[in-house]
Amino acid sequence: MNGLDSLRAALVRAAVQIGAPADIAPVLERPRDPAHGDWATNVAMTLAKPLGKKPREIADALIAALDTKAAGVSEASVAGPGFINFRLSTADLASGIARILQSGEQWGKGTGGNGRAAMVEFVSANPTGPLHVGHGRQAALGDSISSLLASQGWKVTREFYYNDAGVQIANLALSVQARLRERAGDALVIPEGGYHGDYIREIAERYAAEFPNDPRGEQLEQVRQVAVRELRKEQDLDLRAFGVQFDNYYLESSLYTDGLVDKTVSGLQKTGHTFEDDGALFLRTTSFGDDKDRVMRKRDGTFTYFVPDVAYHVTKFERGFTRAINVQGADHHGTTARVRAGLQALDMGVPKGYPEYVLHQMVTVMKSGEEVKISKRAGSYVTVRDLIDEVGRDAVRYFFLMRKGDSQLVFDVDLARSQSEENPVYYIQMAHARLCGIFRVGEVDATRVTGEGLDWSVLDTPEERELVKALLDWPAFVATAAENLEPHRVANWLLETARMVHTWYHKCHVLGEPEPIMQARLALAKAARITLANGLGLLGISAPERM
RNA sequence: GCGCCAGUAGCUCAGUUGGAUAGAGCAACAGCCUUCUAAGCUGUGGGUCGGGGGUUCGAUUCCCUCCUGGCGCGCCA
Repeated sequence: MNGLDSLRAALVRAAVQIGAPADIAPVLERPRDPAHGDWATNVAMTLAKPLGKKPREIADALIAALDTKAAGVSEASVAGPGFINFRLSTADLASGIARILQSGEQWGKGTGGNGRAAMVEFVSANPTGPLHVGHGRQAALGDSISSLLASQGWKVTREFYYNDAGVQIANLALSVQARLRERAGDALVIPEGGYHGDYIREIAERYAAEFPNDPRGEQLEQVRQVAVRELRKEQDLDLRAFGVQFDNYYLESSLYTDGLVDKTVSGLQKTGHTFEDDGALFLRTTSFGDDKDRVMRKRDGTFTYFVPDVAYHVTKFERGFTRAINVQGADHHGTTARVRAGLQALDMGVPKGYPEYVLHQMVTVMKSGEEVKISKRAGSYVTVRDLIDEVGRDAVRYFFLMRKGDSQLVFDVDLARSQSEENPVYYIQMAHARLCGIFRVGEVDATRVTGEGLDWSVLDTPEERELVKALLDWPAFVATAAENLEPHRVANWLLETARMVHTWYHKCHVLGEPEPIMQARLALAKAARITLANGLGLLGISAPERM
């Protein structure tokens, strides 16, 4: 039982004494304003109606009935409309640091996932070009969401779905063929819906070098294979540069070769939710919340992308993933209802909200005050690798994660590359490096700072109390971020906590202070360093020891 | 027309799931380096939380409605 639980229990006992029902669960929260104490509860206000008394009267009665010693608080007072504010002694508050030091890299981990399997699918770019900034946002989000879930005890698989079948791949092959023909002396004719970028020309060069006997790319299937292979290689390099590792790549083409597409269609026909109209096969997705019925098999006999999509998600369910989370651009949001509808129509026990979607809005890249246009087809291009080369992996990660996915993101290249106070990622890393510097300069072996036998009451400056509270809140904070699949919460938390660290660093000197103070502050410094490092780790950002 | 998302300080955005006087960074102004990193710290000013209703002890947060912007609404993926 930690301190908060005993406070809550004591509060319930007091409430029952004054006539409240025993099943209340008082909400305790950190007041925004430190002058309001270390914890606060609104329980008196929620009891006003059932008890028929004024909130402040109830609060007074509660405090009178409260066993403050058992609750672990040094002071309780009524404030505002009926809040009860609690204050802890500095020693009680700061002794929590020992838990951080004991936990180390485990600090912030939770057990809510309970070892169940979750899949996070992200990036899933068509192999028709390099990864652009939108994929970058997905890569950062997906990787961090995976880490968040893993931190809460989920067994996470990161998967990349490879759309290596379909019309766009055919266009890719034709585009490379067009460049090959240009190269062989023909006029350049890029097909309708084809790709214009320079990378197409590079692939043509490689093909020509590899197959000198086919200079015009007549062997279209062979051209396709080379193009997909080369682009996969490029995308792998992009991902490696970004530090993202997938556990599995799932090929769309395998859904056809393994017969899963046909199986899905016959399964849907069997459950009776399909119908034919005008030579095409439809799924009655409107029965499952979609706003119109969807074509499964076109009049020309081929399937729409929606069918392999459903087949793919069937495999996720059958592979035993309790949760499937898809990270995608908001332009795909139209597909969410129909994939879910397809799974429901199969009537195989898939939960209604399966899969879950994390959709993110567009990214605009600003440079020198101007928007850099992204257009794959037109060939002007901002790739993930461009960004990483220009501003570094850590900054790219942070910038993609610092905004809520629902917000459009402006990526300011000049800000991201500036190594100054304006740049949040350097600010946070600097806080970490400074804490390391204390141990380095003081020649203190950090492994020997265990938090045992210290006088915690010396950490009683306002800066120290606030920092300690923030650090102790970290596990609850990670749990919330994981629950909401929102890494930006971690990014913002780190920025705020880094600010507290910098303030504390200036206000509270460590080395050369009297022994009890120095030892307690070393423990605090180490606890802050651990927490910052763990937080940066969840975002995939390095925690440098010096800068 | 319908659906999803957004609208908070001059700019870019948070807001701990309905709490107390709505926050941060940048930009502006004024200060701080013989002591652990000035890539830093301290202070000042800045608001009709898009508008209007409603729900209640209490709303930036929940509901309704309107306005503005983005995305989607294909037998493309």
